[in-house]
Amino acid sequence: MADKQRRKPGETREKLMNAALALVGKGRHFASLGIREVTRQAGVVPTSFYRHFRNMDDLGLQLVDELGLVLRKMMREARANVLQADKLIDESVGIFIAHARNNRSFFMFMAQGLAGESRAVQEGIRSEMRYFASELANDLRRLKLADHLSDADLDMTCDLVVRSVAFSLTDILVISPEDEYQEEQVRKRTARFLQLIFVGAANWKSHPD
Amino acid sequence: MADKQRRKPGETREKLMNAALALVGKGRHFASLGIREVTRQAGVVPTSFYRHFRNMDDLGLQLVDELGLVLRKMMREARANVLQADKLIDESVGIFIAHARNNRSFFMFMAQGLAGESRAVQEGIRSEMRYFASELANDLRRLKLADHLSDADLDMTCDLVVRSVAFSLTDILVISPEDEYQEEQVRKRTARFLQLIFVGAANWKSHPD
DNA sequence: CACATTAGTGAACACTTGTACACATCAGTA
DNA sequence: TACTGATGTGTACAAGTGTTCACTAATGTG
Repeated sequence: MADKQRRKPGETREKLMNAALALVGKGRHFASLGIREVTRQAGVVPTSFYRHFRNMDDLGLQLVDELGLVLRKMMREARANVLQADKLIDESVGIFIAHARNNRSFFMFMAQGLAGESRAVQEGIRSEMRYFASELANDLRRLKLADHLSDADLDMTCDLVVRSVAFSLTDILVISPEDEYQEEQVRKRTARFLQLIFVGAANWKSHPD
Repeated sequence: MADKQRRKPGETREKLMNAALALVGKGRHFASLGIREVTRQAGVVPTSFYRHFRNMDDLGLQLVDELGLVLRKMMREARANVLQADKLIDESVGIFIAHARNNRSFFMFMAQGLAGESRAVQEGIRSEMRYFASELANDLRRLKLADHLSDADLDMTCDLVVRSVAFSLTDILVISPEDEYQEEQVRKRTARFLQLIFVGAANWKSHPD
């Protein structure tokens, strides 16, 4: 019988999650993946799937958790690299796009999941986005960049920022990963969106007409 | 044999498209639908499918075309009802949400398709959004509401507006259709997003800091 | 070391899937 | 009226599906 030693605990589990991501990265939609297909891609017998997941939705949920880690890592990097306020937007967008490029499948999964089949996955991703927006609000508060805004207005602004960046995912993910020119276009456009939003925030309620 | 008379030309075609939409409306993802499933829902024998579509992607493309009609109808209604500039945002968002409610399945299909499996459907929906944004820019130009903006900046603003509204789809479509309170919340939040964007546009390049 | 638990395997099941084929019935046209 | 093409139906089949079962090797704990 083919060697059965599980070298590390949770190795197969990881193989299955990576297999699902790989298929998503190849253009498949997560909702259309089947258990057999994923196990085949992972090089594992179909039965093994059930040792780690109850069904595909369950696997999706666990992918959302890992997605959370990726996002937090991205946030940490942004906090470490964005030192001057005037470069804040360009730097952040740059970091975001770099991560989207390096974790293409993950971000594809995220974009798919927002309107996906599983309500739980949907809610998980929305929750990640809310968390991200609230952390962004905290940062801006800490940097004293939005003192004139009420908490609610700052939250709204950050919500809109996160949504706009998230929507840019659909821009990045349709262009080929090597097409640096198009990537640069998306980068510029996303940055201008954020500038527009921040100009709005800066003048919010002060010159609302 | 069951009666075979096709009462109207293209009746089965319509039945199949409606069946796919109905399944999407029930929470299924378009990418996970199969030919047999759709024909079953339509009350039609599987073979009939091939008389009208080459495969599910083809059906999706034709749905995008119909989606275009829905969007244009919405745009017409907005143009007819939005008479005063100061009510522009609230009225438009209201009309959008009303249409999203009345064509729930269609808009679900749209939200799904943005990160869907078929590149062609994806491009079709993005194209509809671009058209929508450019029409919005024309309207604003005509109403002299954005004279201080360059064409490029106005286009960017409208692009961001359309994206923000489109993203609100994911908010509307997760709440139950009867939950009027939550719907009102989404309505308010979307309107505030747009206000923020327009404040940004109004101050764009005039007081950018 | 003995033993319970975990994580792997292969065979089998009942069912669904996409697609092909031959055939039937309608609508329109020459 | 006879023909033609479009649209509908039923049957068939090979391939793929999710899931269960009994079995086995490795791991960690007493």
